[in-house]
Amino acid sequence: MEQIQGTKRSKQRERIFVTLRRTRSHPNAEWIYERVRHDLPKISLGTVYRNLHVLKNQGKIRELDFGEGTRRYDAFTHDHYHFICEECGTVKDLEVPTQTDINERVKTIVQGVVHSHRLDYFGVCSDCLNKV
Amino acid sequence: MEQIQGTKRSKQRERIFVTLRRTRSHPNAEWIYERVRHDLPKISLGTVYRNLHVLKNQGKIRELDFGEGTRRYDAFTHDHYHFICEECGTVKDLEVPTQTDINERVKTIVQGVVHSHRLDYFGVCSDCLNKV
DNA sequence: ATACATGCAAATCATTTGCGCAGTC
DNA sequence: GACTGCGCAAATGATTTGCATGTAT
Repeated sequence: MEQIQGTKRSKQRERIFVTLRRTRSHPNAEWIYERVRHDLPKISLGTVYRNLHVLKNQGKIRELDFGEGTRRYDAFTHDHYHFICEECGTVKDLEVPTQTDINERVKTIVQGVVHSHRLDYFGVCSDCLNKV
Repeated sequence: MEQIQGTKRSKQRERIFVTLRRTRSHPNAEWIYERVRHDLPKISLGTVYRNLHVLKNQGKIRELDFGEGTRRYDAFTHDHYHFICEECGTVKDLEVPTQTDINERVKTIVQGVVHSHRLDYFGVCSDCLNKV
């Protein structure tokens, strides 16, 4: 049961990961911090950030940045796209089949290797539409 | 010759816009600041940031965020996608025909309005491939 | 004249980091 | 025991903002 790259287990990291798994809200570090604090009152925000990096490097979570000034995190299980509401900032997962062939399409233009792509949709969600 | 929304002309803003127009490098505020400083030595970084916001709100430039911790700017003339090299961070414009119909595809899922989408490709550029 | 823009410096805010101690293997 | 992770607090770095003054209309 060797572990990846000298990484040791820790309660903090596990709670952070589980917390992220259990939400669909793509939260930021602060939100996760407040959440995990219920179980581990002494945890620090720095630890949250450090572990988010570790989890990201392990490929267990994804870091999202929509240019709001704060980064969001996502415990994804499979590739998917996002829809961002321009009114309320909510991020929704889109269960659209992702097209891997879309990478091939630009390979010739780029003249390099294309690993992945990211597709974000912007608009106004149904909740915000109904508010008006 | 009324101007949009009580915005007055300024040398600083014009230089910033022209500078951005003349590069394909998707620079950040700091880079623009250093560049514009050649012509306007007394300009301040704060002014650069303020004007980038103005230009963005006027729809003349676009703000990009690839989660590097700094925002990049792009004086786009038409919609296009981006390729980001994971090695050197270079951003390249992709002259691929953008698919507007791609918005329609998710409209039913989102149950809201879809204004636009953004498609970023990640990989390794030809320069970095050759370096190895 | 009046509103908008600037330069400067200080403030803010998210994120990172150094350090001495604690937990895991 | 050696190494990794933690909490705390201080540091960093990008971006924002208050203010007195300058500029465009």
